[in-house]
Amino acid sequence: MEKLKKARDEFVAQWGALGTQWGINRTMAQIHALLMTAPQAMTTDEVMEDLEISRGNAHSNLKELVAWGLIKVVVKKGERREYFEAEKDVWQIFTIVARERKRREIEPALTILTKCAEESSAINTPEGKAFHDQMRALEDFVGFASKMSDRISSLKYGFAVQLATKLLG
Amino acid sequence: MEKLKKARDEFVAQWGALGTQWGINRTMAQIHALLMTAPQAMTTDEVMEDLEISRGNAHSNLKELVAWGLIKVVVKKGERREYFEAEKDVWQIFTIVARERKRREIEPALTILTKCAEESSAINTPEGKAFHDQMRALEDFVGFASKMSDRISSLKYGFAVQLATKLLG
DNA sequence: CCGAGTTTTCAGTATTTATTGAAAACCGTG
DNA sequence: CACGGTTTTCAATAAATACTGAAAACTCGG
Repeated sequence: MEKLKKARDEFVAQWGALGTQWGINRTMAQIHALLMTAPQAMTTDEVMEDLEISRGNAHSNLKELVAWGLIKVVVKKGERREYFEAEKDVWQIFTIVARERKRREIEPALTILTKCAEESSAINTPEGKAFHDQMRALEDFVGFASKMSDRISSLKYGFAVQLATKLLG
Repeated sequence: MEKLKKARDEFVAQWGALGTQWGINRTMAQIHALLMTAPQAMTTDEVMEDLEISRGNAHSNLKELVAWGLIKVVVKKGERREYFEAEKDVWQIFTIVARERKRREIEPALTILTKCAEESSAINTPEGKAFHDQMRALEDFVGFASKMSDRISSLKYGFAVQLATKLLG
């Protein structure tokens, strides 16, 4: 049925557009969308053809997705080329993205804040104290967020929903 | 004391670098860092001078930060020019960023997913059903995340910490 | 309604990031 | 170890994004 192809193309295109908002590149988001909705694992050539992109582009974004852990390489018996297959479980996807964002966004921030708090601890002017306090407040909060992120990610989906329901109720 | 200026410059520079990781532009992150650690509200000219950037750049990023709600315009009696002042409370900053990200990232995703789920609901092939199910699973999860984001943002900081402590303990 | 002070706009430019395409490296098999 | 199939690299190019600087628009006291 052609309707499916159209719906899927729409999803891929829109998800790609969304990706740019998210700060990840369009192609990577498109490939992810494509593979998340693929009935079987796909080869690089199939991805290239489907999205009408170059080999280099397909290659680097597939590898990037593998690095994130959002897709996996699968090898088929008697076949030389690699197939790629996406993680489809939404909770898994969420925890992968959460972990990666923590690594890229939260941890570097914490490093900076700790350093700035440390370096300003001995400044004795009122303004120095205010700066130090602000750094400390930010450091505490970001550290807290970091721990929370870990804890939530390590929950089983069912338990997370239960917990959330309590909060939402 | 010069030590403070150095520490603050470092913070501004590093926070700016971090901003690019976050998908917001360097200047906007720098201005935010500068104002978060400013003893008093600052004018456009002070920001320009401090960061060595053009008026246009300072202007547009200040306005963007105002649009986010991360800084406010303050007018002083008998003064014509505008001063800018950052929200300094970390929980406030967090809720503002969470709200904005929800608006920019979660809501558009939900719109797309709802549309794709709807459009694929009547496809009767096994593959069509699989696609539809995947869209529904994503839609449910993103909708759930959206609600959670609202609830958490609406909590008072103390209560959020309490709740989190239960989770962490 | 004039003019000094201030904010806003925006065309041109610079910088950063993404993509192509072809060559090089790799790899298992005969 | 040569060959066809495949993956990987990367210099060149294109596209997207950010920044400048100067002109235009706005604002308010006189």
